[in-house]
Amino acid sequence: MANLNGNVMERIVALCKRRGFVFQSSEIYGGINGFWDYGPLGVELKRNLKDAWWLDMVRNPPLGPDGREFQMVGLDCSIIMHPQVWKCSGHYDLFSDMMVDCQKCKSRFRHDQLYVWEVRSGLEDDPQSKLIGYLATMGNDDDALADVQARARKLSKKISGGRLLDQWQAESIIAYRTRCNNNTDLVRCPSCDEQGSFTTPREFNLMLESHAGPIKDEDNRVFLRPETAQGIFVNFKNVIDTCRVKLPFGIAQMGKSFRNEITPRNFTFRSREFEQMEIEFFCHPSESNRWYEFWRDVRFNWYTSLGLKSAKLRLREHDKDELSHYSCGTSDIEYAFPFLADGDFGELEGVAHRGDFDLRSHMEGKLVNKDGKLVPDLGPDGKPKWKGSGKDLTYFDDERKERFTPHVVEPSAGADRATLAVICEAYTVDESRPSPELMRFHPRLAPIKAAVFPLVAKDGMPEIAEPIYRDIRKRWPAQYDAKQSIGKRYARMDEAGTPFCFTIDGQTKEDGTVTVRDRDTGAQERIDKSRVSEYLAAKLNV
RNA sequence: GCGGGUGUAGCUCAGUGGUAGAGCGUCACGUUGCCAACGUGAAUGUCGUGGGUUCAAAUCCCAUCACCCGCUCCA
Repeated sequence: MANLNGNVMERIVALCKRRGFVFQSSEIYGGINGFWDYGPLGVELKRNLKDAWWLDMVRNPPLGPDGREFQMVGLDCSIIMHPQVWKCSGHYDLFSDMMVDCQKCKSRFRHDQLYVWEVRSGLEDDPQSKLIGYLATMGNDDDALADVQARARKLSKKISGGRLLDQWQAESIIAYRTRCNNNTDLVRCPSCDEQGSFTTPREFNLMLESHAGPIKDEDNRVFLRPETAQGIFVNFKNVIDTCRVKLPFGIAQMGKSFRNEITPRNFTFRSREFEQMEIEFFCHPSESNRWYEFWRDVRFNWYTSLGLKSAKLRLREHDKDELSHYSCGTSDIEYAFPFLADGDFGELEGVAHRGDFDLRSHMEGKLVNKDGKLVPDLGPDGKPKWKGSGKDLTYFDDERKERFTPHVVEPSAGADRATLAVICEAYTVDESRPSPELMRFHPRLAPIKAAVFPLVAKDGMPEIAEPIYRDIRKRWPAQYDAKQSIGKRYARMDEAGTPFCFTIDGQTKEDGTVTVRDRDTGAQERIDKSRVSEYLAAKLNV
C-alpha cells in the first residue's frame, strides 16, 4: 500500500509508476535525463486529453466573439523541416551562439558582440600602474566608448588617476580569458555594472540536431522542431490555396517537439521531448485584439471544463516588459504544481498575440526590432542575414477588397504539462476511505471508464458479468476483474481513476439489477443490467 | 551549469566488510456475499552502472548515470 508520509509530488510519481501512468524512459539502462514514457493508463489519459482538444478546438470549435462560426482545420507536418525555417523564425540565431549571462541583472549578451575594456590606475608608463578592472560594453562604437569612459571615471574616482588602457572584442573564450589574464571575475556588466556577475560563455544549442542523409556534415545538418507552430506558418499558403478557408480561421496541429533544455526537471514538466497542441489563428489586423481576448478565455475555460477547477489554475497576463519583441499581448494559463514552491505557478499554455511577425519572417527573412519596427535582420554585407522564402503570404479579403498580412493569435499548449496537471489535480488522499489514494479524473479523461465485477467468481455471476463487460467495451475502455476481494478491486479502480464500477451480485439473478459504485463518493445504486450502457453514456458525456 | 541529498524486489524502506531482507503490492489455490478481509503457498534483485581496494564489497575508495531539493536556466 502507498506510503502516505512522503511529499505530495513523490506520492504522485510513485502512483504513476505503480499504476502504469508514467515510466522513466529507458529505465532498465539507468534512465535518460529529460525523457519519459507513458504506460498503459498514461497513454489512454493523454490520448483522451488530446482527443478532447482536437474535438473541442478543430472539429467542434466554439462560436466566435460575434456569435458567428469560424473555420478551424488541422495539420500534421514533418518534425524535420528545411533548416531555413528555423533561421527565419529566429530559433537558429538565438540558440547557436555563445552567450554570457549576468547573474545580477539577468541580462544576456551574445559573446561575439561583447567588448571588454581594461582600466588601469596611473598614467601611461607608470611602473606603479595597477589593474582596476574590466568594463564590458555591447559593441565598440562611439556610444559604447562614451559609456565606458563615464563608467571608468566613476570607477577610478575611488582609485585616483585612472585611465583606459586597452579594449578588445571578446570574440572567443580563449581570447577573453587570456586578455583578462584569467581575471574574468573583474569584468563588469554593461547593463548593471556589477563586477564578476558574468557566467562563463556558454554555447546555447536549444535545438536538437541530426543529419538528413548518410553523410554527417554541415551541408545536411537538420533540426528537430522546437515547436509545431512553424510548420503551420510555412503551410499557410497551402491551406489557403487548397481548403477554401476564409479569414478569420485557424490551423491546429499537435505533435512532438524537441528542446535541449538546460535543466530538465520536475517529472514530465520540463522534458526534452514533449508534445504540443498549437493553434495559429489568422485574422484581420483590426480584429486581432478581439480574437486574442477570445482565445485567451476559450482556452482557460477549456481547462476548467476538464476538471481543473481549483484555485491552482490561473490566467496571467504578461507585463509589457515581459513580452517578446514582436508580441502585443500574451497570457499564460498556469497551474500551481505540487513540486513548485507555495505561490509559484507553472505554464500550461501561452496565448500570444503575435501580430504579423511570423508570416512576414517567412516572406522577408528573419526580422529584428529596430526602433519599435520589425525590419529584416541585415548581415555585414547589408543583405538580409537569413533570406525568407520570397513567397507571398499575404491574403486578399474579397469582402473588404483589401490585401494584407494576417495577424496571428497563438494558443500554444503543452500536452504533457496538461496531462501532468490533470494527474496532480485528480490525485486525492482521503484517509477515511479503505483505499486512501484515488485519482478523481474527469470522466472524459479517465483512462478506464468502467469496471465490471462479479461479486464472487461463482454461482453464475461471471456468466452474467462477462456479457455486460463485453457490451461496455464496444464503446468505452473497460476492465473486467473477478479475482480477489471486492474491496481490493474497488481500490485498484480508485487508483486508476475509473469513475464507475458495476458489480453483479446475488440479487442480479433474481431481479436483473446490478450495483453501480461511484468512485468519488463510494455510494451505490442499483440499475437494471440492460441499462448499463445507457447509464454510462449519460454519465460520461458531461 | 553550481551546491546538497538519494539510488537495495512493482511500491515504501531496513541492512556499516562475511548466506539478499521486511511490510505492502503481484500471482496461484482455498475461503469470501460490497470496500486494500482471511488462510496456505509462490514468483520477483545486474543492491543504479563501471572500475578499484580486499581472502571477501550492498557496505570502503574513484568515476559515471539517474532522481529529488536549493540556486541557475526556461527564446
